[in-house]
Amino acid sequence: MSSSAQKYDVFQAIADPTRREVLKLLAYKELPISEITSHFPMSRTAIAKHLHILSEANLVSGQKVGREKRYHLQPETFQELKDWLSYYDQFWNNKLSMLKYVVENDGEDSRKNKETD
Amino acid sequence: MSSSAQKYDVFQAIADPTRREVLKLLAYKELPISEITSHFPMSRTAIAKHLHILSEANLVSGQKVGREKRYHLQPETFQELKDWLSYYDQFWNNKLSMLKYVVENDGEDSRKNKETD
DNA sequence: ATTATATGAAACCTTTTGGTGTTATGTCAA
DNA sequence: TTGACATAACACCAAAAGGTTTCATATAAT
Repeated sequence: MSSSAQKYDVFQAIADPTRREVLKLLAYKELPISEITSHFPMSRTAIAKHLHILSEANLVSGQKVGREKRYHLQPETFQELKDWLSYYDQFWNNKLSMLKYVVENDGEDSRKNKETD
Repeated sequence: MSSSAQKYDVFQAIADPTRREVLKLLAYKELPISEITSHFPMSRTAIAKHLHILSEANLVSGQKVGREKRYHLQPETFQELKDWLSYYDQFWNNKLSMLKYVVENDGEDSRKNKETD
C-alpha cells in the first residue's frame, strides 16, 4: 500500500498553490476529478496531474465509483508536516532565550540593517 | 513585518530538501554562508541562492557582521505553516465521523449527487 | 448497440528551478 | 597598500514543473 519510491513528497506536494486549493476543496467532502476541475481555470488533465502528485505524497486518495474516481483527503499524512514543525518547537521552547538574543541583537554594528534583499 | 512582493512563499521555500537541511542547521545556531556551505556537496553560490529564497519567505534572516553575513531562523514565520495545518484540524476533529464515513463506505452516500447537463 | 460521460495517458511546449563558473566588491590582517 | 577572505552579482545551462492538446478506454444511459 505504501509505495517506497515516491517521486513527490509532502513538502513538494503542498508547494503548489493549486494543489493547496484542491486540498481545501477536498476538506469538505470527497469529489471526482471533473467536479474539482470546475473550480479552476485550467484543463482537467492539469488537475488530474495535480491529483496524481497529491496522491503520490499520500495527501489524497482516490477510489473508483462507477465511471468516476472520487478523491478524498488522507489525514494521517498531515501528521508528517506536524512532526516536521514540532522539531523546531524544541528550539522555540528550550532555546528561546538564545534565539531571542540572536534576533534582538541584530544591531551588533549599532545600526539597524535594512533588509535590502 | 516585511511585506514586500515576495516571489517565494513559505510552502515553496520548504519544498526543497537542501533548504530544509539548511533550516535544520540554523536551528542550533546562526551561521555564515560559507559555514553552511561546508555541510553540502554543492557550491557556495548555490547555497547563497537557497538562503535568498529562504530569506524571501521570511524563514531566515541574515545580518552582516564584519565581512560575513550570519543567517538565523525566523520563528514567527513557522506559525504560517502551523496555521495552515490547523485549518485541517477542524475537519479531523469536527467532521471526523463524516470523513470516516466517506472513506469507509467508499462514497455510498448519494444525497447530493445531481446530474449536470 | 450507440452515444455521452469520466477518466487515463501520451506527446509536446514554455517557464521555473537548481545547479555551475566567473567576476566584482567589501572587509580584515599584515 | 597589499593580499587573503567572505560574499554579491552576473551569465549560462540542464532538468523538472506546470500547462496544453489529442487520443484511447471504461462505464452509463437511452
